[in-house]
Amino acid sequence: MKDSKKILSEHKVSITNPRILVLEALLDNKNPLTIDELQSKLKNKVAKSTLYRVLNDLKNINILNEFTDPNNATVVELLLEEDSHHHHLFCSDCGEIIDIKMGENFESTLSKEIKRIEKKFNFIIEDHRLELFGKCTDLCKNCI
Amino acid sequence: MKDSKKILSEHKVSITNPRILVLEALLDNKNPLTIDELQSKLKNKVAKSTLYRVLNDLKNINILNEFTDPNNATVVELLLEEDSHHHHLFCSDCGEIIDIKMGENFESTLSKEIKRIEKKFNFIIEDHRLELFGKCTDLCKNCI
DNA sequence: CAATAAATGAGAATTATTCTCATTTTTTAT
DNA sequence: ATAAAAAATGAGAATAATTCTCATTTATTG
Repeated sequence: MKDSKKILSEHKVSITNPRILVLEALLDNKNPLTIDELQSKLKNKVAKSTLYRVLNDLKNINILNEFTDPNNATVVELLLEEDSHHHHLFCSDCGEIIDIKMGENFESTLSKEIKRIEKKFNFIIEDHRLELFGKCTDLCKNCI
Repeated sequence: MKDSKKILSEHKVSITNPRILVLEALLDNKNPLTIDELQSKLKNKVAKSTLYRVLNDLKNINILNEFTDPNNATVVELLLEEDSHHHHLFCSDCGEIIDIKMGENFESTLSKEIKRIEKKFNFIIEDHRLELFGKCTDLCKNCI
C-alpha cells in the first residue's frame, strides 16, 4: 500500500499532518467518497477549511479526481496509477459509487468517435467522462 | 417553434408568466445554459426563488435535464423531443457547452458494454452520460 | 537551531439553493 | 362571468457548501 508521506514528497508538497490524514482516508477506499463520507472518516481531526485546502492541493498536483454524484454532491477519489483510466457507476438506491473499467473495444470505438467529433466541431478533446446510472440489485451495505 | 403554453398544458401544469418566460428563454437556445446565463436572459423578470422553483417544476415533468459543467456550475437544458439522446462537449477556454450526437456504432458498442457491466456488478443500468472536455479552436463568441 | 516560509484552525464571508409567508394569480365550479 | 378555492409568486430569511482571513502553529532551509 502506497505511503502517504512518499506520495507527498514525490510531488514536492510539504508533509503535514492534515495532508497525511486526508491521503490515508482516501487511500483506505477503493471507491470514490463524498465530502461527507470523507469528513466522517476524519472525525474532526482536520478542520473543515483545511480539508478543502488539502483537497485543492491534491487537485493541483493532479492526483485527485473530483466530480459530482447524481444529487450534485461533490465526490473525490485518488488517481495514483498511470493506467487508471476508468468510469463510474452510480446506484440511485444506496448512493454507492463504483469504479468501472470499460473494455478495450469500447474505448477504441470511443476514440474513433472522438476524432470525428474533433473534426466536426473544430475542437481538441483532452479528456472524457462516462457515467452509468442505475440500481444495484445486491443487498449492499446500504440497501440491506 | 414549440409554444411554451402548449408545453405547459400538455404536462398539466398551470400556465403562469414566470413559467412561460423561463420556457421561452430555454427554447431560445439550442445549447445548454448555466443558471447565470439563464438569469441574464430573464433580466429580473422572474424572482430568483421563482426561477429555481420553475426549474424544479420542469424537472418534475421530465422536460428538463440538469447537470454540472467542469467548474461545478449548474447547467440546464430542455428535453422535448423523444429522440433527443445526446451528450455534451465542454470548452475549457470559453465555457461553451455543445450538444453532440454520437454515431450509432458508438451507442451500440456502448449498449453491449453496458450489458456486460450490468451482469458483472449485478446492476440494472437505466441511463448514461458521456462528457467530452477540450478546447474549441474556433474564434467563438467568447474566445475572440 | 534560528530564521523564514508555509500550512493550519476557527470562524467570518460568499455563493448557490431552498424555504417561509403574505400577497397575487390561476383554476374551478357555479 | 364571477366568487371561492387552490396554486404560484416575490422578497428576503434560512441553509449548505465552499472559500477566505488572519493570528498562531508547524515545516523547511541553511
